[in-house]
Amino acid sequence: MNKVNSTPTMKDVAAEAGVALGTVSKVVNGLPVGDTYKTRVEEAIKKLNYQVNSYAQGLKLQKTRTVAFLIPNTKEPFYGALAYYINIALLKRKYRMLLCSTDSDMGQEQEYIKMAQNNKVDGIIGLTYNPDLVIEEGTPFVAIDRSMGSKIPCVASDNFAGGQLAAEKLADLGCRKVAFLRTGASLNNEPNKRRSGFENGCLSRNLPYEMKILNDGDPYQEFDDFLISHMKDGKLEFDGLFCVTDGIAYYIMKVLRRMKLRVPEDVQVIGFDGVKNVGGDYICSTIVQPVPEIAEMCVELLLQENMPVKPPLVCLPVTYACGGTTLEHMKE
Amino acid sequence: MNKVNSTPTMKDVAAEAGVALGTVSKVVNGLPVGDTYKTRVEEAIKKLNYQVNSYAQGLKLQKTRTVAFLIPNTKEPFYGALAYYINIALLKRKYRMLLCSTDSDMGQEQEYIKMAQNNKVDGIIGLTYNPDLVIEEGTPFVAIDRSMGSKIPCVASDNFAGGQLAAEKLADLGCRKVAFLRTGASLNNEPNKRRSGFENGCLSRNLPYEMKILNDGDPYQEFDDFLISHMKDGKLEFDGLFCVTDGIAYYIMKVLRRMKLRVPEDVQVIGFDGVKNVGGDYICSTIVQPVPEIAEMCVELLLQENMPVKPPLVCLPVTYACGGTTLEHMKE
DNA sequence: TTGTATGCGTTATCAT
DNA sequence: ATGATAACGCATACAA
Repeated sequence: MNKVNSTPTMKDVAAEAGVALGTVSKVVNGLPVGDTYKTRVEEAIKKLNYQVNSYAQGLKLQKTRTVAFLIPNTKEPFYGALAYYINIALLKRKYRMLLCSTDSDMGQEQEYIKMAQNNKVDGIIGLTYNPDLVIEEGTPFVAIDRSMGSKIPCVASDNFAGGQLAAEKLADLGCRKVAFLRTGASLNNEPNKRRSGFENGCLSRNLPYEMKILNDGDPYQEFDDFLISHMKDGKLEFDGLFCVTDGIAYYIMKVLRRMKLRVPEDVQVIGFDGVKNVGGDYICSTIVQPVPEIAEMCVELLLQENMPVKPPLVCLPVTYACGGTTLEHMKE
Repeated sequence: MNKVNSTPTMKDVAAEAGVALGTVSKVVNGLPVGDTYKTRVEEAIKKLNYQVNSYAQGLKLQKTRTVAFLIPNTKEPFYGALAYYINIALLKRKYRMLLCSTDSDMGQEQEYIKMAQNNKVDGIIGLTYNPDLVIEEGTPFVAIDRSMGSKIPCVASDNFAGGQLAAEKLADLGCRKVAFLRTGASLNNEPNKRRSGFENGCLSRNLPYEMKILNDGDPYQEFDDFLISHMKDGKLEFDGLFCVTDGIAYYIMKVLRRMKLRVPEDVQVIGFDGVKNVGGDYICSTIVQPVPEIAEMCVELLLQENMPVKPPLVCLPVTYACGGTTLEHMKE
């Protein structure tokens, strides 16, 4: 009796082709098999529309060709883009991707990691801002944008270079005094590198600068106060602002508008991320993170088997893009 | 000899607790077990940090607690939001989600569907604009925004009501003559409902209207020509525009700006989708699709086992949101 | 109530 | 080169 209405198994294929089970397995996996047998098996496969059951295969091989991707969400465009490019990079290597939206909730994150721990997935790529996650050795893990201990490779944009680039651009564009605006003082160290790079750039160009760094939980409104306190005779002391993210830049631009200051005529603004609005325009002039390259690098690092020692930190080059909040036409 | 450096199995737990394999299984699955045995097993589980192997379980049960989500990408905010909310809805039910970015490529889409066909996932939720996909009966499938035959439930926004709402809003806001702008005449039938609803609303309010419907592949620029041809004495004939998506609305607003027409003073614009920009603002006044509700409904429909007959089409209510491209302050 | 044994669909190790 | 068979980790029908 044929099992009716069920997906065919190797056994069915073997019966159909009149060969042994093992032979079918060999054909499927490309192992040497006699030509006549091979074609017979292939025909049976086509006829029954057979496809390997990846769960049985995973059980046997202790390999699932699946990786989990931990991300706070996919609503924000930077995260969404990352998810997309990692998905594509995995697909290219015939790996599936389990999407794990964590809402940055540590419980969720730890849960997902536990899942992977027990050979349910072959590895994890994670963007998490939680410093206390426990990742047992033996679980392939690649972190994005945040170092998670020396055992775990981290791939990130070259934040330092990005900060420096922002400073140099502002200098090139004629700024005389600038400021750096950022939130989340304690959140993680990558924005710190943006700051360091920015300072470095300002110093090398003799560009005077100030900083306003908000602590976690501080309301954005403190930026307003900061800017207002730097008004002199109806003019802002700064003619250039570097914001640690495009999101902050967007907020700042709203504040500036309320203050009747024009962007970029009165004050030029550069953000960070390279996020695009609907319509494909940049929100602001910005340091663009190389999202596709980050994705590709993560996957490569995770799946590369015979890499004796994995690099602890990989920094990928950023680029500058004009988004209409800087005065490109004046110079260069 | 204990297997070293390997994840513990039920057998290990049974040995540790000094009970039989089956007993462990029962404890894990909440079946009745003697109290002393139960605690002993639970302790062993904790001690060994045991967790069931979902691949073995899936093989045994022919259930993987995994669903595949087909979506063109997660870069566009509407898609990204959908992916996020579906992920959350599945998580709530202890289901995992396989993200399948298809780039709207039919080959990819069909590949993913084939994967599901062979009991590798328990079901599929798909947003695809491809009319020719073959989905064998027996594969639980829920479509988003596009009807795929009577056997497959489709959940969508109430596009007709949305179109009608847009017309009524424009009428309420004082418009005297309006136009409907849309692309992709042949793409699928949902935008058609937006049109029908819009017409219906205009007629019921005695609001004169015109349409400009682009064929697939036509450049957006035809919209420019359409608008320009409706200029009279430096004024646009229309004082209200309904665009089939927020993306189109965004494009149109750029065109209007070039034509020296002010939004919303000279012409009011309403889009469709409810997409938000970075910063959380709407791009334009818009008909908002209920993304979280769509996600929840898809999951519910897909996983509901004992539903005798699944509804072929579920329309979820849309809402209107002001996004600064309409003159709300004038009326109401 | 608890233990035993079988099979889910594969792969891999053997004989043949 | 090909075929039989054990094992992967689990759930369950059945025996104790």
